[in-house]
Amino acid sequence: MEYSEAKERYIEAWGSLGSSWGVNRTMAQIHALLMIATEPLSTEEIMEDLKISRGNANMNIRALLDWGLAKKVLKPGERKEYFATDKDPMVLATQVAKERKKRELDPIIRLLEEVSAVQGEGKEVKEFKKVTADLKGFAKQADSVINTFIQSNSNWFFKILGKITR
Amino acid sequence: MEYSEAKERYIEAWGSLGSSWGVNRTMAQIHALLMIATEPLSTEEIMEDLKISRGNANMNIRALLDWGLAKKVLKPGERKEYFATDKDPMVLATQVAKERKKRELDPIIRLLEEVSAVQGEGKEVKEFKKVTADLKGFAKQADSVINTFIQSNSNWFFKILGKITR
DNA sequence: CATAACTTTCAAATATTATTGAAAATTAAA
DNA sequence: TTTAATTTTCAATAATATTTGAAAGTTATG
Repeated sequence: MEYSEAKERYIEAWGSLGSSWGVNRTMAQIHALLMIATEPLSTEEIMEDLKISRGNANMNIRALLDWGLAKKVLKPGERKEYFATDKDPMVLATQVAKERKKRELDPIIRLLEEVSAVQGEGKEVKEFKKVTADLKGFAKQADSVINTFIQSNSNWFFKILGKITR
Repeated sequence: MEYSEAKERYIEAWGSLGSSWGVNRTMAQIHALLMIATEPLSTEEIMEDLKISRGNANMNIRALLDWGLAKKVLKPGERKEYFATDKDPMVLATQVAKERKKRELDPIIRLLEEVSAVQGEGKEVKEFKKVTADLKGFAKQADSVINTFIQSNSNWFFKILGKITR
């Protein structure tokens, strides 16, 4: 396969994968581009490569910075901003886990805390309490696992992989 | 909190959570409803409770069946179809993991297999090969973990939780 | 300060995705 | 077979999300 074709397919796939991971298509594509870049890229270069507008590029670069998935790189003597990403997949996974936990798991646990304390004695209410309490318990276990994952170094994953498959 | 308020908030939250987990809002809301139902529900009951059209209800019930997140229940002597879901959060998690693996992880691994075999010797090509190979390796490890998770019984989660937090 | 380089904003335009509802299809019972 | 209950389909519509691009904002430099 030609490099240009491979690159195109990889960026497109990463983009659609991104959508199902809570980051929008363009954001994921910019990330994909930074992953394979041999040096930091400027907004202009990103615009050109992905054929997107300045506004779009700017917005999504900000979002990547916000998610901790890209960082600003300043070249000495240059005014323009360049961007780069950490290329270790584990760092990526950790960062995504951290952000999604904050944006999704934490709020749902808080909500389940609230609604599982509902008043009443009827059959429906009892079932509701049981189900939401079970979900809350599960969500908290998931939270523990994710916290452990986030806090530990990049060998963690492979260490437990060893343990559980032994 | 009143039951009606708690129920509303829970269904709304589950719906928006769903979006970020690859299932659409209505699909997640129907699932939420089935989770707290004390008996199987008909399409009519779902339409009424969530105030959605027949077409919408039907489509999303099919999608839930397709994801393995709901099952048909036939009441003897009745023609109408009823639907129910497994209420164990672990069963839910397993099912979602299984489907998302099939829909997302498996395809991306296949793509990475292909594109990491790109031809060429330049700096860009070398970097591309390295990055995509790393991603592929990571994706395969993730695949192992998920497979173990899917195959094992519901105690698995707590067992490894014990191991890794020890 | 004035200018130019660069970044950010945001209202309007587009594109994408979800929803409706009525008609068509299916199926069970009469 | 006919009828009626039920489910499915799908084109039209509505809702949501993304993208554009030009104007406004910012900041370094002469």
